[in-house]
Amino acid sequence: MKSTEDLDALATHINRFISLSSAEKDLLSEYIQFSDVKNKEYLLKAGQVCKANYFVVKGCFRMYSHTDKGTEQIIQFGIDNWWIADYTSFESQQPSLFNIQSLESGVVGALDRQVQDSLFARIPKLERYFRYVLQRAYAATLMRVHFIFSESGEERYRNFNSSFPKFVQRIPQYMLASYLGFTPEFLSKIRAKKD
Amino acid sequence: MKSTEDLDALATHINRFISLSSAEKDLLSEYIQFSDVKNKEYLLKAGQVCKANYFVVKGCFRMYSHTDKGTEQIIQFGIDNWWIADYTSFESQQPSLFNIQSLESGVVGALDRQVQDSLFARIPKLERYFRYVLQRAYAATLMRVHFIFSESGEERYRNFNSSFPKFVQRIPQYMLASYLGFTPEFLSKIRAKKD
DNA sequence: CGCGACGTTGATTTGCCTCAACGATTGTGG
DNA sequence: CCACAATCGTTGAGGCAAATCAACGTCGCG
Repeated sequence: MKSTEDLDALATHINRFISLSSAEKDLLSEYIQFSDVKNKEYLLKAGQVCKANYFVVKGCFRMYSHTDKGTEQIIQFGIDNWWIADYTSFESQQPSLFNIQSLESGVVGALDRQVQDSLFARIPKLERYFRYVLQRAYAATLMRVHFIFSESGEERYRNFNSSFPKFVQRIPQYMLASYLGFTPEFLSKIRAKKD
Repeated sequence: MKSTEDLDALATHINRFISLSSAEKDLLSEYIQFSDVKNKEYLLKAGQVCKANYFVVKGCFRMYSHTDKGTEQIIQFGIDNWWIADYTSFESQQPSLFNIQSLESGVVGALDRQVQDSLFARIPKLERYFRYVLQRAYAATLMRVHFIFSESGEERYRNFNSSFPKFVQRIPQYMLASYLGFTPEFLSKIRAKKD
């Protein structure tokens, strides 16, 4: 049965931080809905409420917003073993400013806001797991701010490229340019220099 | 006794997210060390391990790094009712890349990494409190990335200024410029236009 | 008082954007 | 299986936002 594999992937990730018994793993499965996601499908659209926190079992997602001038700005990517959500909207259940879109066919596990609290009531140590997950995401985003301000566009591209060479091949260049904070034309010119 | 007030400030903040009994509050006080902090004092210096997570009872702090060119880059401010730490170093107990420095005389409560786990063992619902705190910090930092990329330097300054007018008066201009990602000269020129 | 930290102002330079035109590739319907 | 349109990447010319560099004014403080 397929969803067993998906649950295993999540349980494996959780076990990197806390230890989950197999009884707890069974319990967990009652609260997480796994589903296939097609390429270009949306988990969240701007204006909607972010109803769930999504664990990416397999696939690649982008969270993006629209600037005043109407262009798309990628705020965050989410790939295998990442959680992705607009936590502002998720927590307050107010409309989101962001879109979350699939860039490949994949699989996600959805933890619905509605049932999150009762899941935590049943398995309290998951609070610790999510604390770790959020702590790491927060720290990583602060590091990103550091690099945005301390490096030139070209340096950011080269460093990102050598840090995540396989990921770079998964996404179109114009999305990488958006994530790194410059235009696709500029990225093209960097690559033309030397690669 | 002074430290009672400090503990009250922390307990009040915690009670905005979860409810803490007075017995738990007493217990908490055994794990948090409050202390006065002088202007320009460091809670963390680059190269050191971040030994504690700090709750700012009163005061203003900056977390900053050094760019390759040796200039200081402010990554984050922390004021009253914020937690501040380099969570990467705090969690791994490896040397930090960041400095955390006081910008006013103030008071912080330190939750030492050494005792954090036993505190959570005694008061498990604090895991939830910190999950909320980190979730909000993470969401706020992603919003910051959105603004960095979607607005010009001048727009960022004007929006920040009208969102946090009192905070702007607390810090020197060159630090605000660093936080917003441009030079002090540029900030000076914006202000000269119209204010 | 004199020094150092902070802010201002102007001249010049530059990193990156904008706009426009043009390949290359992919997918889709006839 | 081809025609055609999208979509994506490339290239070049010109322009602008913000950096750099340097000089100077001002204030607070030892």
